Order: sequence, then structure tokens, then C-alpha cells
Amino acid sequence: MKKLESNTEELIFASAIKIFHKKGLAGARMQEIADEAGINKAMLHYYFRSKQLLFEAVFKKAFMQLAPQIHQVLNSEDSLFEKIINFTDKYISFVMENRFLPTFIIQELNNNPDFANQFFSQAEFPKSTRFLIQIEEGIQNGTIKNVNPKQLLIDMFSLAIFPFIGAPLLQKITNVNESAYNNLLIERKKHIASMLINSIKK
Amino acid sequence: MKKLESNTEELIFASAIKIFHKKGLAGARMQEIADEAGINKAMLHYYFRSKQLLFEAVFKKAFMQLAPQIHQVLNSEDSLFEKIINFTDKYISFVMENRFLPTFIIQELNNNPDFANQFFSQAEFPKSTRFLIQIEEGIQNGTIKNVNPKQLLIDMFSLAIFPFIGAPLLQKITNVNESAYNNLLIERKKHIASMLINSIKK
DNA sequence: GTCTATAGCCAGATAGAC
DNA sequence: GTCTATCTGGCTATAGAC
Repeated sequence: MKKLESNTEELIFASAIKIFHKKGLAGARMQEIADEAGINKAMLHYYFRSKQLLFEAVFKKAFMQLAPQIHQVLNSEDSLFEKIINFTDKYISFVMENRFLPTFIIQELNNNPDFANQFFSQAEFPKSTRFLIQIEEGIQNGTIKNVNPKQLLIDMFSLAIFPFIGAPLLQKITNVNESAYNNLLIERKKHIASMLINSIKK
Repeated sequence: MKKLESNTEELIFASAIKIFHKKGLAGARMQEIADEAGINKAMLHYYFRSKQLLFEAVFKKAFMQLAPQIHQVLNSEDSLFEKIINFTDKYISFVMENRFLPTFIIQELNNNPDFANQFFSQAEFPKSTRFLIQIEEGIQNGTIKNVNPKQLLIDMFSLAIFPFIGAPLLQKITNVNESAYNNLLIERKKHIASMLINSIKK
């Protein structure tokens, strides 16, 4: 693992994250990453061998910053409603600090289907089974309405993730400036949870 | 390939759409577009001058396939609930036939902020004012709960668009195969509408 | 209008001095 | 480990024959 190794490696990695997150694999330039790090191109290859490998390290890091958190929320001992509240709150708080992360992940999964498949076959992926069962139990209890649990799962992710990915579009269509849009994002922590719960609570 | 496109320009354009939608501006190759069209690279430049101009034509076309439809739904004479129903139904039906379209648009807006700004400054954009006012009226009428209208607008877009953009991720997390995921998408036409309406109806 | 051939440039990757 | 210089290949774009 990466510990107190050379801090050059970490410097390169941090710069690579910045550039790859903003421009994606195809759009990023090794020279730009080197400039961002204040060193020369050759060092990137010295530490990471190739652009592809550097990208894969960046992607894995990005994915691992999100996946375990999501897994933990979905598989905790909490009630269904608590999970919905926790998920939206935690996810939005985290992504506000890492604004390009979801766009980057989703974009690269779409643009590199082969890489995506290979990655998924070896990565630890958040499990949703427990969450889905809790929904079914709620339906049978009569505490929540009859919905397809998978739709509800998709809803939850869509409501939390898309406002970041679609920001340029949504900011225009809601007709607000950047700072007002940020306030909407913060407000969403509570909004999404209450909206989801309202829609299923009997 | 479509037979109706007897002329070369349209053949090139159709091929460019295919490739740009799948790989984006940075990832697309002029050679690949030429191969897709079954002609040689030089023709692309003969008809469209440069990769950038070809891309801009493709992007504009993509945007114009969606924007007017959305504008029309949001600004019709229909009631709020009818608009929600129409929007989700129409949008999902259309995008199922043009699967890469939303991903392409969103991705390029994120990757090319300068182009995005320049584009937005001259493109006709769907207006949401009327829709937002209808929500406020509903709140004052007492027919719907007290929500921030802009949040509801963001919700509606998120629920309809993200399932396409995030398909690779969502398919994995819901643990279904491609055909089952497609069925979920079709089911969403009704699901989203009823979920939105349930969440705000008093 | 359509092709082949190629110019010209730029990106990723490597060699080798220090 | 870090640098400069350079190789090699691929990409956009153009020239020019037909």
C-alpha cells in the first residue's frame, strides 16, 4: 500500500485525480497532469508505467471512496426510513466535497464498457439485498405502499446523484446562479429523504 | 445504416452521431466515423471542415431532439399532475429509442464548460417558469404539500434521466440482467409519475 | 465528389545523463 | 529519483489525382 513512500508518487496521484476527474480518460493529457504536479512527464511513467494504469488507480480510488460508505448504509441495522435519511445525507455531504467524483465514475463506466466489466468482476460492490428485503417487509407489514423495491432503490440513487452530474443543465433549467444552486443541493439532504418517505408511507 | 440517406453528408452525420454518442468528443476518432459510414476520412473534412464543427452539429441535433419536447410539456395547458405524467412517459419512451443521448449531452456539458456556456447563450432553452408557478399555486390551493418547486423540478429530471446515464451502475446494484433492467425502465414511466404525485399530494 | 497519400502535429512512452 | 531529449505512433487535416 501507499504509506510514507516517496511523496512524489502521492503528488502525481493527487494531480492525476484532479485532471482525470475533470476531463476523463480520453480527454486528460499526461503533460497536463505533470504540469499540475509541477514535475515532468517522465516521472508519471516512472511511477505508474502508463496512462492506462494511472487512470485505473485513480478510478479504483474514486470507486472505493464511495462504495464502502454506500454498502455500510444499506446494510446497517437501521430501519428503512433511517437508511433513506442516512443515505441521502451522507452521500450529498461527501460529494459536495468531491464534486467531480460521481460524474467521473459514471462517465468512465459508460465510455469504457470493457474496462467496466473487468472492474466489476473484481471489485467489491455494495450489496442491496438487505435493503430490498426491508422494503418488502414494510409492504407486507402494511407500513409502506406497494412499490417495486428496485424502483425505490433506483429512485434513491437518481435523486441523490443526478443533481451533481446534471448540474450544468439543471442550473440552467431552474434558472439560478451557482451559489443558489449549491444551496439547493444542501437543501436536498433533507428534501430527498422526506420526498421518498412521503411517497411510500401509508 | 438508414437507406433513406442517399446523400453522403447525411450518411456521415448519422455515423458521427453513433460514434460521438458512444465515445464523446475526446474519445471519438474521425477514422472510426469514416469506417462507420463506409467512406474515407477526407470526406468528413470536405463536408464538415473539422472534428470540432462536426461535433457541434451532432451536439446541436441531440439537444434539439430533446429541448423542444420538454419545453412543450412544461408549458402546455395541462394541469400539474398531467404534466408530471406526460413528462415521464414521453421522456422515457423517447430515450429508450435513443439510449446514448442523455449521457452524451450531459457528459459533453461537463467536459467542455466553455463550449457549454457558448452553446447555452445562443440555444433556445426549455422554460420552467410556468411549471414552477403551477406548483406554487397548488401549494396555496392546499392541493399539494409545501415543497420547494425547484426541488420538485430537479426530482423529476433526476428520476427520469439518471436511470439511463447510471445504467451500468444501477444494473449492477439492483442485480438484474440487461433485459430485466429494460423492463424496469419501461415500468418507470408509470412508477415515477405516481411516486412524484404520491409524495406531494395532500 | 471521392479517393490515396501525406503533411504536420501532438501524445504517450523510453533512453540515458546526472 | 529526476531531469532533458527523443522516439514512435496515431490523429487531424490537407494536397492533389481522378
